[in-house]
Amino acid sequence: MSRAPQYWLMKSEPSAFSIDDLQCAPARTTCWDGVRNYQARNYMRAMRRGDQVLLHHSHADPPAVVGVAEVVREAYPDPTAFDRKDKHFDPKSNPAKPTWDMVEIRLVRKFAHPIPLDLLKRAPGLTRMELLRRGSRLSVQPVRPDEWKIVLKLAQK
DNA sequence: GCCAACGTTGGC
DNA sequence: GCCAACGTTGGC
Repeated sequence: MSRAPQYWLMKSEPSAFSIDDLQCAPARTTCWDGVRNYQARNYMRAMRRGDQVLLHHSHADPPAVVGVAEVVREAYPDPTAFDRKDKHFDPKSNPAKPTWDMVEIRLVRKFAHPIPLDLLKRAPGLTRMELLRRGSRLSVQPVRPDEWKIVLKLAQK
């Protein structure tokens, strides 16, 4: 018996990787490499197949939640940590005992209308949302079920 | 482009 | 173990 799906949010800068890139990817699937923050990594390790993920565009105009993806592969070592040429190369990470993991996600749907950050800020019930916390920079974060429901409802308008 | 908030690093 | 310096994130 598998547990109920959990909810998450992942950020990307669309100039680096956008929801359109995901839509064009083979099987609309991508590995989420390059995360180099311990808390974000730990959240990825807690993800299970079937968990649902909000996709957020940061450094965008406007910053917005743009769609939904689904976890299709659970955490495994991120090879870019060992690639000297990679922007996220980590010389301290040991391939025999990898520090950094990634997951694979598949696009579920792209919202017809992205939900801009300022709309989220004004929505009742989202004040505790990690994304909206002042100074929050976590690129992978949990979303509460009630928050998930509210956000998806906003996407329908 | 600015800058506040945050995480990490390293000297002590 | 403290904390200043530094690099990064991300809204504005």
